[in-house]
Amino acid sequence: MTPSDIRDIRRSLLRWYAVHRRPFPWRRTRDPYRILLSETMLQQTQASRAAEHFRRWLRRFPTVAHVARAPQSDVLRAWSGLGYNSRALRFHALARIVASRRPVRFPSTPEALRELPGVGRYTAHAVACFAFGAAVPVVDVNVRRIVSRLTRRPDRTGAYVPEEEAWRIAERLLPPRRAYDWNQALMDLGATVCNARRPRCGACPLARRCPSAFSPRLAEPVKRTAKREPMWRGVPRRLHRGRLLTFLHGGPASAPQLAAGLWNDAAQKDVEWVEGLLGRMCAEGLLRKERTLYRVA
DNA sequence: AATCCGTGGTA
DNA sequence: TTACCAAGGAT
Repeated sequence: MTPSDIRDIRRSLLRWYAVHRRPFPWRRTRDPYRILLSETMLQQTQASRAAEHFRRWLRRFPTVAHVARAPQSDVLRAWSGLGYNSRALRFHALARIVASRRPVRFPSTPEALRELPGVGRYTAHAVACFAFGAAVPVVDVNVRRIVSRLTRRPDRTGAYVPEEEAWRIAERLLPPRRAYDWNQALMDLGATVCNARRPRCGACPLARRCPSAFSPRLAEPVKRTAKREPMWRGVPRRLHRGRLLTFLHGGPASAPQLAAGLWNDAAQKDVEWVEGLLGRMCAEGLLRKERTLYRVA
């Protein structure tokens, strides 16, 4: 891509964004707590669903101090419905770290943010940009897909460019003075136009500069995993874990009680399997065991 | 480096 | 119905 290509791409996408941007609540604040909360909720979660929880969460925990002084079980309960519960654990730990600083202040650089639990490369850059105005690129799956299609020949394989290369390309494309809007625009484009399954190249402001536009090659999803996830009685293990946590939000219970809640005809084999699950959830810090009773940690 | 972690929507 | 997908991070 020539400098002229890059200028045109920047202009085209920012113009598109001004018209098509989605009105999310986290786009109306620069408060680091709220930005970090939204980015945590958005990890592997569709924005529309995260938005529903975002408002409710802020009524329950208006500031980082509210999260920090709440018991972990309350934080987990407030998280229910979002999935990937370890995110709630890490966010709680993060809140306690930040709230114990004097003065209470969030780190503002990607390097410092990465030190926090649950904050990886993506989230660190996102918070640095969206809360603190840093001119840094952000690479999530949307951005990676877009830069892959934008820089790859259409006749090549449908695989995305490697992670590291995606960051380099994103860095090159980033307009330093419009970093916030640019990064938000890329993710909006990836979610609503340049999506994984059925890209709408006809509606894309970058189609003119995109070697993959209207190509059936990159229009297909990339790597698919051959491996099936572990099941028990026809249901994925994670779903059982989710149900167990939901049960336990109602109060402590024993393994046989919980197994009976999962299956009316629970056998000894099932109870043993549930024990194994509960043990692992204890090890992860989700649950605590007292004698025979399990409870939300 | 491959695998694990929830849930709801969609084709 | 099945399989895939969605603003990742930790191990």
